[in-house]
Amino acid sequence: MRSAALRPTVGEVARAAGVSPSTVSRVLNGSPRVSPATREAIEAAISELGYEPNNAARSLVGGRTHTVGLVVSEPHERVFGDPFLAAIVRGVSREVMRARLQCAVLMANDAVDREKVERFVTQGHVDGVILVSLHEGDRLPDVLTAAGVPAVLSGRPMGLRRPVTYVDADSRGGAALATRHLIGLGRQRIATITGPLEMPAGTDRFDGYCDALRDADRPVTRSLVAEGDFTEHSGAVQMGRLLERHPDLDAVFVASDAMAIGALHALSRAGRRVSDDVAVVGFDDVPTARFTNPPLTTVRQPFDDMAVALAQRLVAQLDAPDAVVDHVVFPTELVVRASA
Amino acid sequence: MRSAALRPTVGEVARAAGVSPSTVSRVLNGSPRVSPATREAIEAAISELGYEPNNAARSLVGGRTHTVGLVVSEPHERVFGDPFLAAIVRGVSREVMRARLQCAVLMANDAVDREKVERFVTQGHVDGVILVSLHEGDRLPDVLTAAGVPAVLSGRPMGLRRPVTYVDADSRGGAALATRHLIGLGRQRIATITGPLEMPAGTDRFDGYCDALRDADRPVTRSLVAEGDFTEHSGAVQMGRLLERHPDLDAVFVASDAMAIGALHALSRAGRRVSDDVAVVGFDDVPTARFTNPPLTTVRQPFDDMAVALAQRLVAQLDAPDAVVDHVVFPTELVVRASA
DNA sequence: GTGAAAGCGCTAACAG
DNA sequence: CTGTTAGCGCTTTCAC
Repeated sequence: MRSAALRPTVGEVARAAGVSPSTVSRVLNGSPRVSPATREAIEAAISELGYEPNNAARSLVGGRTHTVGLVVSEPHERVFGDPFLAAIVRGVSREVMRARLQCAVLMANDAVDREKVERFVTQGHVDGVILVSLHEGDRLPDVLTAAGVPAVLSGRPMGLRRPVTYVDADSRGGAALATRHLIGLGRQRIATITGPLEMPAGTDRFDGYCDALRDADRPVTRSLVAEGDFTEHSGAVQMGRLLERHPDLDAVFVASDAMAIGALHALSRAGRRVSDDVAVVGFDDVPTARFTNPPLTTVRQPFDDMAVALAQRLVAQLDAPDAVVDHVVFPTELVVRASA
Repeated sequence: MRSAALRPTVGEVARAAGVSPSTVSRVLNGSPRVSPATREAIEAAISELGYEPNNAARSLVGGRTHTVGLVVSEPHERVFGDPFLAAIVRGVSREVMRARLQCAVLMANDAVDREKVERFVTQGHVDGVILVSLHEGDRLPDVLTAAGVPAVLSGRPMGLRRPVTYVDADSRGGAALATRHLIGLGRQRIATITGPLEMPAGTDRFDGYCDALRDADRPVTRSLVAEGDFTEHSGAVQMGRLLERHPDLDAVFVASDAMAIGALHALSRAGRRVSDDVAVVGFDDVPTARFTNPPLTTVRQPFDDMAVALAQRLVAQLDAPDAVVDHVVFPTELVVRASA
């Protein structure tokens, strides 16, 4: 059993290569001031001994922890976000590891955790932070920027006092795509179930819906718009309301998959045939829509790409602390399925 | 901007409290050899200055990294495992944080990553490791135990050379529950679509199915058993085969949700009415079954509890390195829905 | 019960 | 180009 205690150190590598520790360190850090010969000798010694630098020591002297925090501010009710979370965790941790950093996941479900996380990240335990599924009013972004901790957000934030770099999907464009698709199917009375209108994801998707209608010289009818809260339940409820107000509606763009599922149920409960009778398009916050029956046409977001972008932006900021704040918006696409 | 550089150190806390650094350290580490008065003074100083110990320094001297690795050996094809992953990541990272440790997520999708991860965890970057969604033939568990790195697995492993602590759900019991439920519904020809029979999750669930039939003095009919590979596609294919061989079957226990979805599609394609005609029970590796239409009765695994158990076992092993290897098996339950 | 001193493994000046 | 020196923040003997 080769325990951590007997790991080789720079000193040993140095001795094996017949040089001093500093030179080894230089090689380790890619300094150009090392002769090819020595470098080779050192590299040989390194792989010979199976040397791996000690992160703790390195951090202690360098002041950098070599770890980035992935803060998931998932309010518990949004259980639905899980697969999204999984995609992000996977992509981010991969990319972070590629940058030879480690990725610490920090869950902040309730106020207590949030407090802990806030401490943790502002007290120098991480070099930077990636924030996902942040909800409005979360003060973490501001706290971080105030403390000078590099941060990157997933999703355009609302009401921040200071600008922050973020990565988002083109919700608005996607919603327009979806609505245009319904128009293209020849639908006349296209309703929508929006998300909460005080959330960017809510307003953006509603705006996209309006864009498409406007482009087609159609009016946005207030009574064809129902505001949900992204949950399956609200989808069912709002679909029911819409059907009451407009028994004649023939299509609906639903701003989240969860709500779309609810809407499907409400429709079948009302004896309406999905697709033929009422065309439905969802918006995949989560890749679960593929499990619905009938299959659901949805707006797809490139989660994996977004995860990679998140990690890369952060790494870039770590290397250049005074880099400009910027925003990346990924295109969305419509995945058409039999049903709509 | 209060940067990491100006964080208070033990020295400063000591000065503020009028003692020596060593005493501060003793308080920090809960040593009993400190007078109540000094302790109080020091604690006051600590919260006064907002002191937080520097992890790197602490690790350097203590030889412990205070971080546990959460290795996700997710082979890419099993995308549907995502929500499971999310539940585990959430639960584990929470619990780990509670133990005042940090949790580094390590994705090992391909061979290259796996190599990196193996290095990382065996070279002392973590104090212990939690392994999830390990596939058979993965050598990591053996490598870890050989290197003396504490490890805990999720799911009973197969073919390990050394015993390892693991946390699992009672697949077999759950499968029996499901099958018994179908028997209770008065079904006569109960088929099953199993998982790969060289995987524990595959055999366990098949065994549970057999248990229930045997208990009811029913034979296990070979032609009513089809082996799938846990994917939605295989579920559809195997359901089709079963229907061909046994047009008269009136129930099916499907060993995974993904396959159950496939089976539902195959059934409706064949014009069979789910529930009335053919009762279906799934097994939730993932909590997506709630999205099916009609809703699916499923065997539910307590993912959150399992995550907590995983973390706790590992932490226990860290504190007592020579703790006994043991296994925890969580009960599963049947969530009955309208359809079956 | 408390302080002084040494050192964990590494890097960053500074010499040479 | 390379070696020497000092020290990051903390814990831990060892004295007192």
